[in-house]
Amino acid sequence: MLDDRKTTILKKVVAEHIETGQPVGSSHVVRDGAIDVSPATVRADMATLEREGYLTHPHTSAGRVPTDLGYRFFVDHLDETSALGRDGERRVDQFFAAAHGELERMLRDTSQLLASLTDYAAVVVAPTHETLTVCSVLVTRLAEQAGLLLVVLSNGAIDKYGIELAPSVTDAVVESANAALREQLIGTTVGQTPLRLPPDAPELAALLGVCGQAMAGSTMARPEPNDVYVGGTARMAEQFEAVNTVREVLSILEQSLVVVSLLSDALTREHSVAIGGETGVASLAECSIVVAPYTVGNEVVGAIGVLGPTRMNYAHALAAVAVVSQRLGRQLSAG
Amino acid sequence: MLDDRKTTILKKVVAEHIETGQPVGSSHVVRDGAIDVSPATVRADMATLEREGYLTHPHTSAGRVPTDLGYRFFVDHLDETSALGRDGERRVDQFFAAAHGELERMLRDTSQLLASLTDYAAVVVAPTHETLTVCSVLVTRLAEQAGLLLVVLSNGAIDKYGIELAPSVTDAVVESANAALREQLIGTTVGQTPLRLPPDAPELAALLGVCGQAMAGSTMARPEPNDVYVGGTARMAEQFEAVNTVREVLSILEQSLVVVSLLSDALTREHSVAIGGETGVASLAECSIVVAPYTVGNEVVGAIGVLGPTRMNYAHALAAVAVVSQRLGRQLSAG
DNA sequence: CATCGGCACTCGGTAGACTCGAGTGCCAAC
DNA sequence: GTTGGCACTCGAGTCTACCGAGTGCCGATG
Repeated sequence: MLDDRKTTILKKVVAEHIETGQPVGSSHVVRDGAIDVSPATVRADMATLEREGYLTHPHTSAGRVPTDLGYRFFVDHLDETSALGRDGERRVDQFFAAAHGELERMLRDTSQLLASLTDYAAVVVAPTHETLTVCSVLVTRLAEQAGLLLVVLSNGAIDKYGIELAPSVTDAVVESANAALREQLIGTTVGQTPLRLPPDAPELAALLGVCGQAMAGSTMARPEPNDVYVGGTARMAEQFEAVNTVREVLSILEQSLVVVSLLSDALTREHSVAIGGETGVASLAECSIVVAPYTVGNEVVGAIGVLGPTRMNYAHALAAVAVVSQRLGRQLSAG
Repeated sequence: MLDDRKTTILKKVVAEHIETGQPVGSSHVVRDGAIDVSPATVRADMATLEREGYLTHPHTSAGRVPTDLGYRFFVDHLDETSALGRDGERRVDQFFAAAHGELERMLRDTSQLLASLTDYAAVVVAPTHETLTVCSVLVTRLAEQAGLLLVVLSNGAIDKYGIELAPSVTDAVVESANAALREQLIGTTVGQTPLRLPPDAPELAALLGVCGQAMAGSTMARPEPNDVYVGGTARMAEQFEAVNTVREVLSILEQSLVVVSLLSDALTREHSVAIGGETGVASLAECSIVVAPYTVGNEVVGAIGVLGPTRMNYAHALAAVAVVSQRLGRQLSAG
């Protein structure tokens, strides 16, 4: 529906506005000679583009600024492929080469890496457990009536569940529960196997029941707030002139649940980019989100993303997110 | 050295500047009749206070603004005791009444509570382990040559250490290591007991050695970055007009190690308040930190704190930090 | 001798007037 | 369809003047 020249003009306006942050006028579009028409013609086209909803006017006699729809068009028609650059590639390589065992730490550092690659805030959602197998299980007594159930997964993650111990539960019962859990769960995929309860030992059966409930209940409540790692929030401070915007964005980033749902919403879109209003959160009207899932063995287990202003460098962010998510997946598969 | 009236004037200047953020003039000080002298006299006194280093001048013909020393005097001579208020007390009560088992979650929520009580950023440093006993130990294999060592502590916290498994380590060896660790460590205070290595089983001894090293090494490296919980960072956005200040402060808050050392530095001071330059971090020249330790059984195990602008409400922050730290300690003792 | 009223002076902030420049939209001409 | 020309708009910057909240100093006073 947009002819060739209008497309070029629109792209140019968006690109330049991303670069400068200023409204773009007709003469700027024409300046570098890529389009061989006069400013007047460009003006006419820009008026059309505005009527179609791709551009706006802050006020008469200012240049044009892209709308969410304009950015959307721009992103859907990006031609530059991978723009991460020599230096960025190397940093990602080094990072994952040096990455050591501990999962939480690695995910946290990954969010920092992504933030420093893109200069925006970065989010890493920890891998879900569906495809992981149980390496080890442990029930232990903390206090008179309080216990802790630990499930160690094959990627080194640990699920922990606080449980209540009935007064009748002796240490011997805890010990047999451990044996039973080990026998029944180790090697299985998490959350798949319902626990068999021994008919002849009521205390043991009760304890196992509590454990089973704890695990099931918590799987419902996923994702846990501590499964999200946000890095580079400080960078948001410079991206917006209005203090209030900064405050609102930061406060969104503090709410893990919102962040997770943002990412998973965005994952369902083509191109994995949510622009301004597309995020579905009013406070993020001036922000865009770029996400990518990461996989272990062809299975999507988590997502990483970048949160920046709508006028962000999409090509670069997409490249960074793509590279990091791919490497992260590989790393997790290898571990 | 400061006579009575100068003291009153200084306090009044600081209090008013905290409230309004504006430089305070001589007539403001006199306005409410608490000091029965003329503005001219106040001016003379303020000039003295300036010579002594308690106040400054943004420029001639502006009112006075407190220096770090002025704030210091103000804080050291606070007369209002506890200013948390009915409502705040109730919220703290409710919070700790509703607090449930899981440690990490509770600490994270505590930082949010403190932030919302004070309207500044809040920091909670997780309890150290010195006084805790080991409830359970577990070594498990994750992959061919990777394992995980878990130590469950009496407060529900979990220490985890990634370890390397030599190719010679069979599952049977892992099993005996588990038995040995359980036997030797359960019930002991963490980090106190050196592991006895069996002379007759070289593989087992080697594995136990690796475990011992992991635990010792990590105790050195304490505090771990994930032992710090920062809440309410969004609130910092409004506290400073200069974007750059906001950026710098946020970036400090992202560096867990710096945050921890800030808190422990501040803990050594009287009154547990570090003002501006006293923090020792250049980027925090316009910030103050209010901290309080929390204890379990008369032993200091951690600290909580609040980070705000130098012109923060010290009375309120001190009260909030005191109340929350006390309740947190009690909660941890009870669990 | 501390306190006070008076006075000259300083300086930031606000408001108004003016200009400049980068834009636009429209129109008539090619 | 494209273009150059033209009138118009509006934000941003500059300059000016002025106001008001301050200060510092000085001489007077109890």
